[in-house]
Amino acid sequence: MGVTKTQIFNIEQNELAVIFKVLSNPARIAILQYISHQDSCICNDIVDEIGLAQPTISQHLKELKSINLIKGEIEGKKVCYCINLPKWTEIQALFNSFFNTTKSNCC
Amino acid sequence: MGVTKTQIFNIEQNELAVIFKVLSNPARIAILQYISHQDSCICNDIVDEIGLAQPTISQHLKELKSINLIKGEIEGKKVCYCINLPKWTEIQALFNSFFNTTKSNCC
DNA sequence: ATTTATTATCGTAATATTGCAATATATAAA
DNA sequence: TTTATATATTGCAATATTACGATAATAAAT
Repeated sequence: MGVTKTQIFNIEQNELAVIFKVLSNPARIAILQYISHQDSCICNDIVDEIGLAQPTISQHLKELKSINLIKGEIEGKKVCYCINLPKWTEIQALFNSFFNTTKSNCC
Repeated sequence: MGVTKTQIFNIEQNELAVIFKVLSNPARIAILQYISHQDSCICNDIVDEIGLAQPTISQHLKELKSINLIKGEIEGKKVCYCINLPKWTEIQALFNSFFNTTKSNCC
């Protein structure tokens, strides 16, 4: 197979899994860290910084965008990628809610 | 390819990615939630509850164990799986640290 | 209009993941 | 010791992911 049986899980479980999946690659972690620590956040800089080919970075950026973790503003021929702070905060809260409600009983 | 270039990223980035990857499947989310909300946490119950085949559940449990998120105590012919609370708390702190240090500048 | 620079998309190869049937292992009960 | 129960492992098919070369698309500069 290779396909996840999403239909047997609830919305919260699937949503959490999707977000975790987007974050489950060190390149995407590195991109997020790089974007957040730069004044100007431009794709080509990311390529130089991370050390993966430009199409690969572009694809990772697309995945980060797919859950609105980042947003890209077009500035001439460049695109300024930034972390989408409201979504970022929302996801952090979602994670904390998951961690806080999923540790209750324990041997 | 299909293989992640872990060698070009630092330990923190790879570690975060590995943890996120373990959590990036709705079945594993569901297992963690089920384990935490039961008094007795036994693998066979999980199979009945989740709706995936026993080998599939066993494999997911193995992945959760691979990062010490859960621990399994053998009780007769059953195994009592429980959330490993210290690790659970550690990961929550790691995530919060990541989220708090990665949102600084933003358009 | 042509060139240059930046980013996106397509196609593809290599590898990883998901899920399950079949089977193995281990322990308790009969 | 045989049988029943619970869990783990193996092997495999289907699909997903990662990475990149080639190429397209877009916009500024010449």
